[in-house]
Formats: sequence, C-alpha cells, structure tokens
Amino acid sequence: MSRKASKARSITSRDVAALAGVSLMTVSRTLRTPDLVSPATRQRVEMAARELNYVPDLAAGSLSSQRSGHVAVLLPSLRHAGFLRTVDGLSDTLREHGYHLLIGDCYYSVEQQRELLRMLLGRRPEAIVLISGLDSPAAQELLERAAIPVIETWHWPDKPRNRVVGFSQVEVGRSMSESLIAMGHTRIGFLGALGAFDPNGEQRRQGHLAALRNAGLRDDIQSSVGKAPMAIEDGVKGAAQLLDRYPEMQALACASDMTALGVLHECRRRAISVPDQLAIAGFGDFDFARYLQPSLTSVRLPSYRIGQQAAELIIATINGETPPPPSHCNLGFELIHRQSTGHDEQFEAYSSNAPDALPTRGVLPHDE
Amino acid sequence: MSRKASKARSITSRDVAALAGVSLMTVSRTLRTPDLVSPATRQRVEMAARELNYVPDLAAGSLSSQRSGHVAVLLPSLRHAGFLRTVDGLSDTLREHGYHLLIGDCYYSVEQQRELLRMLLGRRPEAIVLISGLDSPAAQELLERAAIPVIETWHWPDKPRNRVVGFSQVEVGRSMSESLIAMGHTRIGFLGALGAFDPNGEQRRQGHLAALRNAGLRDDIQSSVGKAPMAIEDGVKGAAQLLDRYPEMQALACASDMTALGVLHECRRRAISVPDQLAIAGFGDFDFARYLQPSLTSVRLPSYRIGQQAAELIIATINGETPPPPSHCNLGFELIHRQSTGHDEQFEAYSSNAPDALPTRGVLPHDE
DNA sequence: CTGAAAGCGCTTACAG
DNA sequence: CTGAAAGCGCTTACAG
Repeated sequence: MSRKASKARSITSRDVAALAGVSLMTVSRTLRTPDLVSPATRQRVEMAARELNYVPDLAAGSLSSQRSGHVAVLLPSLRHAGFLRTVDGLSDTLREHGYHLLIGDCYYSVEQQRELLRMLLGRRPEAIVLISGLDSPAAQELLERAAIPVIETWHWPDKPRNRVVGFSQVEVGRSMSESLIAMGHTRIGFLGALGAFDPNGEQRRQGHLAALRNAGLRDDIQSSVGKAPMAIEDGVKGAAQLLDRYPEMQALACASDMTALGVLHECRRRAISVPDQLAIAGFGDFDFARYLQPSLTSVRLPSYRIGQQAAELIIATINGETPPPPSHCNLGFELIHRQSTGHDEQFEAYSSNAPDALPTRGVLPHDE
Repeated sequence: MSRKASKARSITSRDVAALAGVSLMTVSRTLRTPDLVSPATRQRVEMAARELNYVPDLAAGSLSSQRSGHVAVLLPSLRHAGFLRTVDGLSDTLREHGYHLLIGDCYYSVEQQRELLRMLLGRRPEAIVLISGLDSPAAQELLERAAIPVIETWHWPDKPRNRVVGFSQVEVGRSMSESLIAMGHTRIGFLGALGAFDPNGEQRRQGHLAALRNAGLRDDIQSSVGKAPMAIEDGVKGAAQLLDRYPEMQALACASDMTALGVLHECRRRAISVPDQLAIAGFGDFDFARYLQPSLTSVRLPSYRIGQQAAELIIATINGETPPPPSHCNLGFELIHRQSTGHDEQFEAYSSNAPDALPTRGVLPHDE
C-alpha cells in the first residue's frame, strides 16, 4: 500500500538503479564493494548516483546490515575543554575507520545520563565510551543488557567492570599536594565542589587529603563551592571564604583552572601576593593557564590521547583482533609548575607513572 | 531466510509483544499513543517492556515513519565557546520537543564540511542548522536537493538564501572600531586571520575598515596571523609583528578574546601599558575576559539565544504553524567596555540595533 | 558479474 | 480497543 508522499521524497537506490539500468542490489554493491562489479556497470551506477545526488539512507542501511556504524560517547559536559579534546580524539580516530560518533551531553545530571543512555542505545551503537563512569544503577543495567563493549575513561576505578583508558584522579590530587608539601608548605587548602557535585574533583580531594595526612599536616582548610563544571565565580567565592577563615593558608589546590583563575582574581582584589603569600594550583592546564599573571601551575591531562586510544581499543574489539590491546590503560598526567607556585618561567614537569602508556608514543607526550 | 545471529540479539517489540500476550502493533501503540490503548493492556505492555529493558530501535522507527526525529547542526568547530553555547541552545530546545541534535564538527575545513554534510544528510535530518553558512557550492547543492528547512546562524547575509537567526559580523567590527574612534584613537589596528582563514573574522575586519575610512583614518595597521579557531599564541605573534612595525599604534581590535589575551601577554612582556599606551578589544566575551588583568573589553554575543531561536523556528516550520515566526532574525550583540580600553570597573554597554529580537524576551538580555 | 527473494524492526492506514 | 498486511530503503546470502 502506498503512503502519501508528505513531502519531496528523497532519492533512493531504486531511482539510481532505474537511471543506471541495473538492479537495486547492483547499486548497493557498487557503493559498498565496487571491486565485485564490472567496470562498465560501476561507471554507469556511479554516474547515475552523482547525477541524482544520491545520498544513501544510513538508517535503512544500518537496519538491514545490523551494524549501525556508530559509537556513542556519554559525557558530563561539552563545556569542558578536556572532555571536548577527548571527543576530538574519539571522533578523529573513529572516522578514520568509518565509524561515526554520537555525542550525549549529560549536563552533569544523573537523570539526563540515564535518559540519554536510553536514547543513544536506541540508535544501536556498536560500542559506548563513558567519560567518568556511570552514576546510576539503572544506567548500568541498561548498559549490561545492551551487551556492547564499554570503555570508561578519565578515571581509574579500583575494581573496573569495563575496559578503562584513563588516569587516576586520586593520584592527581595526591601528587599535586605532595608537590606543594615538598615546597615547604604546611597549611594547604583545597577548593572545589564536594561529593556528587563534582565526582572527579571529589576524588582529587581524597588524594589531596591522603597526602596531607601522610605528611602529618592539618587537613581542615577546605571550601566547598559550586558544582561541576566549575566556574570562575566559584573560585572567587571560595577564595573569599577561605581567606577570611584561614588567613594562615599558604597554598591552595583548586578543582580546576577556572576556579584557580577566580582565586587569582580575589587575591589581586585583596592585594595578596601570589605565590609569596599564597601558592595556587589549578587542574586541566587550560589554554589560558600559562598566559595568566602570574602564570598558573596546573595539571596537564592526556585528553586527546584518551579519546584516540579508546577509539583504537573499540576498533580492535569490533574487528575481533587477537591479541587485543590491553584493556586497562593508564595514561597518567603531568604536573606543570609555573609562577603561581613560585617556579618562575622555568617549567618543571613531574609525571605520574603511566605503566600502560603505549611505548611507541613515548612517555606522556604533550597533548597537542 | 534467517540470518546468523552474530551476537546477542537485542530485545525487539516482538519480544515485548510475546511477553505481554499482545500483537506487535499494540506494543507500538502503547509506546507512542498510550491513550488509544485500554488501561489493562497498556499496563501489561509497559510491564513487559520494563521487564525486558526494551529500548526501541530508533533507526527502524525512523525508517518506518519516515520521520527521523532529528535535526543536524554543521559548525566550524566545537572548540569555540560561542558555537558550543549555540549547540546547547539548540539541543535544549529541540529536546523539549522530542527532537535530537546531530552535531557535525567541520574543523574549519571546507572538505570536511561537504563530507560531513553528506553523512548527516544520510541520517535524513528534518532540518539543518548552519553555524556561519556554507562554503562550497557542492555543499549548497546537496542541501538544496535535500529539500529540508535550512537555518543559517552567526552571520547576516546581504541576500539570504535561507532563514537566518544571527547578527551582523560586519556591524560588530564597525561598532567596535567606531567606539575606539569615539575614544579619540586615530591609529587603530586589527589583528586576525585573513579571508578564508577565518571567514567571520574577515567580515569583522571589513566592518573595522569601513569605520576607519568613514572617519578618514588610516587603515593600514593590520596583521594577519593564524587561522580560526584563533589561538592565544596567534595573538602573541601578531602583537609582536604589529608592535615592531607600528609603534605608533594606539588601539587594537582583535579577532577573538583568545588573540586579545595573547596581545596582553606580549604587551606585558614589553612593558607596554594597557590601556594607556595601547587599548585592546577582543571578541566573544569569553568567561575569562572580565577576570584578566586588565579586564578585557569585548563583544558579547547572543550565542545561546541563537540556538534557542533557531530551534523554535525549526519546530514551528515542521509543525506547519501559521503564521510562522519571522524567518530572519537579527539578535544583535553588545559591546562590553572594560579596563583594556580604559573603562575602569564601570561597564559601558553599547548595543547594536536588533530589530527582529523577540520583544517578549526584552532587548538583548545577557546570554546566560 | 548480476538479480530475485527475504528480511532488518518498526509504523501506518485499514478492518474488524 | 486490537490485529493482519504492507511497506520504509537498504543488505545479505543464495542462485544463476
């Protein structure tokens, strides 16, 4: 039974077949496996397709072949330079292999995450990448039923349920604070959102606290402001609170470069000299970090590499390659010391150990 | 003929129907138009669906209904805070109406744009949003054949071929430079990438030149560096060139806040005082602009609103609403004067006229 | 090297 | 309120 053509019907393979004077499946074959078609036929089909500006319906193709040709990524926020770089890495690498990336931005919301996951699963992705893990059991269950490869990134779980390509947020927090301790600071604060307001930041805070306790230092200098993604204004507010309450504070580890910028601003307003009176460290090594005054000490992350490597792992898994690459890959991170912690112009880099980093790429190359 | 089940087959509506003891289309009906199903049946189907964690195959649904349920956006780069906000606006608004957004990141490449467009068209979007227009005739032709609504954004073409929701880049350039002229500057430069290296920036440069010529001022102080998206380092390099070559320069309009930050950095390095020796203006009003030292004069754009309004226009068009909302909508922009042009702490806002802005939302609200 | 048939998982009229 | 049939635009074996 024929449907009402509600609008200009698009060109189908049938139209191309008619124009080229061949059957429907010869068109399909020409487009997918041109080598199995005689040169003459191929040329006629290709001309017809070009003539009609034929664009195959990918949904129909997926349905028929039972291969959607795409991979989904679920992330807390697109407004986060680091996550965006991971998306770039994924997208670039997947494209090389003929896959497309579906992007699901959860806006840091657990409900959004579950709903988005359902939606993405409705498109039958062949694999899914999680930036920072899954927060709800319902989402976890959905994923298990989907029975597709899952790659977790941007963290380093103790007991991973899926493949992981990431780094340890706890280690980042610990390393940075250990390094502040090594500079001789004893009264070190942390500024960030607590717990569920910034799950990754919370882990860094735990690492920070561990470092302090390990060194026998006080660990009460904390301010909880805002929620991820952290804004500059959160840094301004948090700094005001901390400076009022703990005037003895010597150094401050911030949950992100954004908050750190807010802290710098508040220090300037109060005429507190950085780093002399207060040393400041951020996280993420944003573009602007080294151009601030003073330039900002931060943590550089393998954001692009994470995406790239996750994509490679996916491709290898889909292709059933044996032996598959290691399923758990710790790419590490780098501490970049700059003026805000007293390292004038001279960059001192400290790298965490990244045992699984692919040797061919060298250890912790700059992520650009 | 049955296919080999290559992997764990996913749950289909047939499985749900079997479990609920109803026919296939009753499942479909329950999910789509629950009101047309008896409460008892509905409940059984819903339970069965939940029990099996049924996630409908959206590709199959689209194919069958001939409505993909998504809208595509083609943009020059996701690494651009403003474009990202437009994506947010689109995504939020479309989601409210049950549509999903397909994101196509062209990486500022014409070839990528054409290829991406083909790919996106293969998913049969019901409308397409262009951030900054289409660069190749081939792409334009593809789009015309697709016969779907097209909305152009982030610019203001003289002779629009499609609907437009945007603002005039030329006017931005003109306004900023007119405002620098009004401050008494006579030797004003422009720093940005030329021509195709940054099509939008090029338009602002044209506006800048028009303002200078209009005032009878010299227009030779220019530096062409980098390509979009502009990096801080481009600003550093461009500033070095300009300062060497035109030591008499009094003010500099930059293609973006990123370049402006680079210029600030170079000025600091050379001990050139801003704004006393050189006034600096950026573009985009990035988060960090007001927190720099000196705070940066910039141009605030209705980025989120553009996305929101484009989405509303799309929904109205798809629903065939009459009268449709105006198809050409100029949302204007705001100049934000800060310390880098000598407006200490006091914000002076100059708005372009935005005749088509929806009155209900007030004129040029802050884009947050 | 090419084509007729069956099918992917849904939805849309149309009957009942 | 519910179901049998046809079809969306492709691809996949299988014949020839």
